Amino acid sequence: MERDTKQRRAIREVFTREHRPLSTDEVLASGRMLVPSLGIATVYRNINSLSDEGWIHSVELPGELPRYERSGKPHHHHFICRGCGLAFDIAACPADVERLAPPGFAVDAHELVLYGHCPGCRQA
Amino acid sequence: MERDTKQRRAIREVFTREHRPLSTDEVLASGRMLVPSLGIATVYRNINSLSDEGWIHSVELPGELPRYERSGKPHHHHFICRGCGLAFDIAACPADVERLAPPGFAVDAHELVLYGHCPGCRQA
DNA sequence: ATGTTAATGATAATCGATTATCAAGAGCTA
DNA sequence: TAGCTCTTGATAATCGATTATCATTAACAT
Repeated sequence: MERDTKQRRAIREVFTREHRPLSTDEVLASGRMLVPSLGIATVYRNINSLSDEGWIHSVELPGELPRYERSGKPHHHHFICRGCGLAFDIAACPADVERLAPPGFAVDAHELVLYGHCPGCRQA
Repeated sequence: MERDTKQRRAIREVFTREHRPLSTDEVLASGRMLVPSLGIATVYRNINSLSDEGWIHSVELPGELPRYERSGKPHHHHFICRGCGLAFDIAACPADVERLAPPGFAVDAHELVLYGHCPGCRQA
């Protein structure tokens, strides 16, 4: 991946616009708004190379396929809407999470996932 | 699934003994301690029927294959050991998790996953 | 104890996600 | 702008997990 193609620019643009983890399908759909001919293989190829470069990284949520988001964001968590299935960023973080583990367990990281309905799906 | 076979009894025994979410491979390995001839197809079949009956249910953890645990436990979370890969139950739960979502988001459930090293893997 | 038939175990088939292939198209350098 | 070659897009191949198949085994009702 050395050349600056319009497909690659479109995919970067999609990740820059949306501040939440995106599935490969979401990247394909949004990318096609910018480059209609975009193919799924190109999405996978560029997601892989952008991950290798560290420009994006994968976000794993329970029971879901990997999503991807821009690297470098401050620590945050995610909300999954049961209506539309989208994942949203949550800036807040519960305090003292490490203390929840029983004695003898060494905690070095944590993930919190909230489930419910996003503003758009609540009224619908 | 109507008959009380020794394979099915062994699988139930495994879930009764281990108070943590078990992968299909863990059920197979532990089940073979009780019934050496146990096959992976039987593990899948019985996990499916025990799930249908509600006796166990699946536990999804980020980026992992489904695990299964006894139904009816009180609300709890999980710890994944980076050393041995096992999942452990965590009884505690952070307070006021619902308030972490921004205004407009309705939270109806949450999952917390802690990562680190279990007592056995810390000293090893 | 015997017969019926559901359950098992080995493994082939399937399924969905991701990767590889390759001809055609398009950056980039001179 | 000519040409080299990397990238793309369509799709075939792959891969790991799970399910289906089917001959054999073993519950369990009589």
